Amino acid sequence: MPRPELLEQIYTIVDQIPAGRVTTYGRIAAMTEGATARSVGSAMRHLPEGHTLPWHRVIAATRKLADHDSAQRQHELLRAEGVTFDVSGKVPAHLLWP
DNA sequence: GTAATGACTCCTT
DNA sequence: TAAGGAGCCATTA
Repeated sequence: MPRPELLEQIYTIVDQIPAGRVTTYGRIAAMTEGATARSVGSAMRHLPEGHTLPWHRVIAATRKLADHDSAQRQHELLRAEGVTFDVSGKVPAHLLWP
């Protein structure tokens, strides 16, 4: 579990991802001070109950979904928002949030 | 203080 | 383009 300051920064950034767009763990980590991609992943795993964060818009740098328990649900949520996936299961580059 | 772990990333084949 | 392996960094035991 990342430090509280990092969690706060990570949550703030994730909350700013527009619907229908996605970003990567590394991008988020780069926007914080001290966090790494793995730290961001850890933060997503420990999301507080009742949160309203669009955690499903966070994917791996390969533009595929990271391998975790909720990946299937994440895929459904993204498709519901209009995010498309190519034949190899990757999100189109133009959907990446800067 | 040391070692292990993880919703990752980058650099080679 | 894809697959494999080393590297990273914060957290935990």
